[in-house]
Amino acid sequence: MKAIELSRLTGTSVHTIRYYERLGLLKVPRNRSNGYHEFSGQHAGLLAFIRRSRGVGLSLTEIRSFIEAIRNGRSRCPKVGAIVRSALPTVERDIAELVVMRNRMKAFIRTSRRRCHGTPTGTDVRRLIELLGK
Amino acid sequence: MKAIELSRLTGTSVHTIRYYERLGLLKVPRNRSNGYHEFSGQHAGLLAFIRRSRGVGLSLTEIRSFIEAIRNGRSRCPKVGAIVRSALPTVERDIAELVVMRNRMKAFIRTSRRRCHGTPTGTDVRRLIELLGK
DNA sequence: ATGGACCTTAGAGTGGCTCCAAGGACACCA
DNA sequence: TGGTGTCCTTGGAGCCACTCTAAGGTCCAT
Repeated sequence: MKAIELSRLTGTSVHTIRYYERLGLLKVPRNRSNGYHEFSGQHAGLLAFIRRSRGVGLSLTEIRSFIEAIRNGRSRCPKVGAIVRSALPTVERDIAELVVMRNRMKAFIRTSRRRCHGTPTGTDVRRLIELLGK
Repeated sequence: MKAIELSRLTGTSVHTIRYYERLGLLKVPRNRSNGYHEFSGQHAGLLAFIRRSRGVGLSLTEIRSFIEAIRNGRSRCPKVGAIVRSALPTVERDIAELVVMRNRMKAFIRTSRRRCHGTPTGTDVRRLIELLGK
């Protein structure tokens, strides 16, 4: 599989894939004749892992420490557990905050539609700031 | 109110507050004699608005366009509505993804505790990658 | 009047992408 | 065989949103 195929498969840009490779997160064999990368299903899995870990706020450095651990056959239990455990409250908070915000955004959209079609001089921005600014 | 008080009140670092001021998001009067900023409750509200808007993925440029609109007495209804509406699907997707991840992280923590206290040679990282890597 | 916590500025550094230029590879069509 | 177009490579620059540092000034309690 080449870069663009992996990109399409995982929804990650080729740029980002190459960036991860530069950082040593992805180690990819090359085609001898043309130097092209040859990605495998394993790489797709690892990339998905990276993206999901990023999604819950882990840093690339933390993620790399995981990946290096398995590459070295070590599976340093305490560190991994600690990192995941420490990331969890942030995720919980993010979810709660996002749910509140989603509801407010929906409410804003509902009422703004009404106003826009009714009185053209709505005070939308002010309402938005009021709604989101606590 | 001075910077550090606003910082504590809103949970935003003094650095970030100053950064927003540099960008023109916050306009703050100064004490004539010593040049110190004098933040008000209004600023706290605006700062909360900025942080929440950032939290749902709006860019500082978009946020600034809102703030400038109200400063100019304009409340450009279509632009505001469009931005909020376009941000909503992302928020929905983020929530869904985070909920899935939270459950997986919890599952990982539960089983990793068991293993660590039982067999000391657990393959934690590998399990984590398997769990998160789809 | 001294220490420490605060303030100011300009500017540099960081993380995580994101993009660009310049050149090479390959597949297909004529 | 050449042309067109999409892909590949590298190194490096650019961008966003912070985040921090340096060097100096202010305020206030002991």
